Amino acid sequence: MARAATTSDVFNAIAEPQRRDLLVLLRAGERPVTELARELGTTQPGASKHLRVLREVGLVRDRRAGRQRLYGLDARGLRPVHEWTGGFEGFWHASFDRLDAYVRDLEQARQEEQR
Amino acid sequence: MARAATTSDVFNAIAEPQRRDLLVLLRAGERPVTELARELGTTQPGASKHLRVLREVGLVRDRRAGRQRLYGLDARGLRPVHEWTGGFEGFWHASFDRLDAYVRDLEQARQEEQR
DNA sequence: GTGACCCATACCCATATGGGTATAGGTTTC
DNA sequence: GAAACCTATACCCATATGGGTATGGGTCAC
Repeated sequence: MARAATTSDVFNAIAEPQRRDLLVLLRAGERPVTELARELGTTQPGASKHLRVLREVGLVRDRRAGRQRLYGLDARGLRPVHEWTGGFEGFWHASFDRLDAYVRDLEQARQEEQR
Repeated sequence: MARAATTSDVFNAIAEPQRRDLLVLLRAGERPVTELARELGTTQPGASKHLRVLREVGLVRDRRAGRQRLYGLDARGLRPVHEWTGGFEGFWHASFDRLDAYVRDLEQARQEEQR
């Protein structure tokens, strides 16, 4: 068991820098694989494999166009990630020292609850 | 080469479900390792290793307290993730069909630019 | 000091991963 | 139909990963 949740997990899909780069590139519109590979500075099979992961989690869609295949962005899957991290927003808005005090207060309250 | 950017990468740190769970648990305040392991339903060494990853990317801090070690949240590192995904917000707000048209327009404009 | 307790690390294992090369399928062009 | 082109997949390899058990260091209670 090398990694519990492997495929079909958006968090895992965007953990890989090249895949993030692909998503950014696709913000500008649909692109064929070869072009993406060139912009990424990698090989065509390399790009294809990353695109496959992105496709499997639904972050990109592909469309046949003649002898090339155009990949397009479908960023809806990023929304849960945005929302999950947003759940911590209150914790980075406060200065860390204040945050630390806040956390200690919570902890103390929690412990008193248990008594 | 199993994974290009391994450690010291927040995206990778939160790719693992148990680590995300740890962060959520720590929102309620500092906790000792054993308690975290119990709540996670895993072993103590398992929790320790995940906490180490989180510590290395700066998402948690640890503090010795007697014979136990309290881990606390430092969510500031999640901000870049939130902002990165936020860069795609315009793409999930539109309906996908509209988005598709939008992307095609962009693509067309880009190609015309190149002429 | 001895025992109980908490935790990090050392190993070991099975597997997933990313990268590269070779190749086969499908499409267009001539 | 042959050649050129684009892309996906099949392999192979080195390595990172997560999980588990064993263990050692540090601390507290007595």
